[in-house]
Amino acid sequence: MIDAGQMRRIAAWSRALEEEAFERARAGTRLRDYPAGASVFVVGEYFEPWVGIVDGLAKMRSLNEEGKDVTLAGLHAGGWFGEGTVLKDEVRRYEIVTLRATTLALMDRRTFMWLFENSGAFSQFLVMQLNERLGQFIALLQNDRMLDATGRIARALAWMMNPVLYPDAGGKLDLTQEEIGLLAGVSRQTANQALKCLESVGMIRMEYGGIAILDLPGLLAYENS
DNA sequence: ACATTAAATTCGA
DNA sequence: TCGAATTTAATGT
Repeated sequence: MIDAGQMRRIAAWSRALEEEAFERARAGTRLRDYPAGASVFVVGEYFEPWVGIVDGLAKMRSLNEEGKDVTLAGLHAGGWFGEGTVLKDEVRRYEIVTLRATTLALMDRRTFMWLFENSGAFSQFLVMQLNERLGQFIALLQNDRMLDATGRIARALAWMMNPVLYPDAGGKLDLTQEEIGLLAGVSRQTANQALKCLESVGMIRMEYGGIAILDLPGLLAYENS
């Protein structure tokens, strides 16, 4: 069972909830561990709960018309996702794969729906979050065809720093270059070169086991060099 | 793929 | 518990 302090730590949105809503949210959420490379759910599967990342790293991906992999978003600690599918009580249209050992928080659909219907603070949060992700997906559709490796990495990093989706992220992302490669669909070597390129224009700083983000708007707007 | 460097862990006092 | 020695992980080319 998750205690109140832990709940507030893993779910930034829970801090704004009314007393009863917070209690329900806490009681209806449980933790589950996944090893690296695990599939949390696949396309077409009915996976009931709403999910948050407590710790670790995962990616959301789907297949395009030709059956090729498209990474829709990188997901790290503090992020919650899948609300669209849970709201509509549908089957998943994308899949989630862990990139390293990861702990997820799973909230029952019953609890989620209760919060949606009874908590003003929660519905307000949902609107913000849905809108923010919609904006990301539109950006993805608009430029996916022409971004090179550096551009895709810039975008992956910028998205994982989104202040609405990840309110607790500082100015740093704890990702190895290998993990960044997995997120952007490039080799570690290519990721290394791309990061150097972004560092040379002052948008990031490379650190051991992580990346400091120096210019978020710049990363978002990054086009091919 | 290999060499280098940073960090984590173990070990001996 | 401290610091040196060893092992493991990440990075650079």
